[in-house]
Amino acid sequence: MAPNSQFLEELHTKVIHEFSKTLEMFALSPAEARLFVTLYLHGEPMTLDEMSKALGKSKTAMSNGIKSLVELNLVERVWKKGVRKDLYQADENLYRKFMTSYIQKWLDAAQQQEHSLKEIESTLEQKADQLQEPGEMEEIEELYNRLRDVIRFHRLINEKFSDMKPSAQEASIK
Amino acid sequence: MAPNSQFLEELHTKVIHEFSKTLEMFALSPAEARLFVTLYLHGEPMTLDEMSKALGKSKTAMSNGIKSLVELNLVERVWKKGVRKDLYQADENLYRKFMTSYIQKWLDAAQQQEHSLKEIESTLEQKADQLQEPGEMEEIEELYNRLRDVIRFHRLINEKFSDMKPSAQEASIK
DNA sequence: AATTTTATACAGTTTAAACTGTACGTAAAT
DNA sequence: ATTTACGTACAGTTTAAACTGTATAAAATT
Repeated sequence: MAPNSQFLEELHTKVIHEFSKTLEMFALSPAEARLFVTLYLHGEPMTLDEMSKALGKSKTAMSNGIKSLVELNLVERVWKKGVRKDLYQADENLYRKFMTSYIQKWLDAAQQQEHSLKEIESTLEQKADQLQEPGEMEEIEELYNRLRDVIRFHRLINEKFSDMKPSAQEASIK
Repeated sequence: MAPNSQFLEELHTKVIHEFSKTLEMFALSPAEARLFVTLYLHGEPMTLDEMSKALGKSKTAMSNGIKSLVELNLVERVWKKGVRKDLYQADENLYRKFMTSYIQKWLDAAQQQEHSLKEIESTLEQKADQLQEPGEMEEIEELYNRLRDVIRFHRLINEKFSDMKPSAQEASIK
């Protein structure tokens, strides 16, 4: 090993450590984050065995991790002439990839939950239309009001994250 | 129990279930999220024992959960004349509270990590200035370029989330 | 066709988080 | 001053996630 390799490797490890923290905030698990950063820093496509060696984890763990990252569309499987093993490469465009998929995740979730809550709301409305015990009505009213605020909360989240889409921004700039 | 209480309680549970999913996306644990929603739906301040009963979890679990929520500034301890037990109340202003603290969390983290990465960068620059083995230089260059991209990524995140601050928005509207 | 190499499914293990019940210190009530 | 009630620290338990090693199926090489 070259005299400065150890020094360089330490820096490498530090970068992986720090950058991973940020990627974990995009809802990646620590293991997924480290795997992505390893791949990203390496630049060239890597095989499962190389990743396994680089991170000191089992090949199975790499296989699982890569599967997740590919599903998240953050890593791509590439083909190289004469290479038998599967090769994977991290997407170069960090910002666009992470922001886009993250915002989409928020929008999907918020819309789904807003829908579920609206269903509950209409159930509640039906119930309120029927004749109710005197005491019951207040409770229904109470929950109904809260529900409306919660639904409003989801709508606001939706608007906010819609505005954040990089596509929307760049479309207006270009 | 009144004839329709069961029905109402079921709806209650459903709302807790759905709304909690959204709050989990704000980096609350499932338990913290359910606790907050319970408190929020109840409206009135609650004691640890009431929460414990409402969620069917131990009082200790409530104590821990509340501690987190208070630290996150999502729940407030209130005082009521003649009541001996501690009372806690969920903040009414869902959107502002959650968005503000969430964005702040992002900004703090991104800035912290950007700082760490810049330190690594300058270490690397110093190293590059020293005479290097012929092969080493490329590797250093390689890592250096990646590092710059990663730092740029953090800067972009920072800008994006700064723009999202509700305070910035509303200040310009009002 | 037989052999070797590869990725992954699966079962078992390790590790970390959430939760419980008891015990204790503090504060209110008697 | 004594008793009762309250919140939480702590230790132990349960539960879920991450990880490993082996086994298997598929694909490439010979």
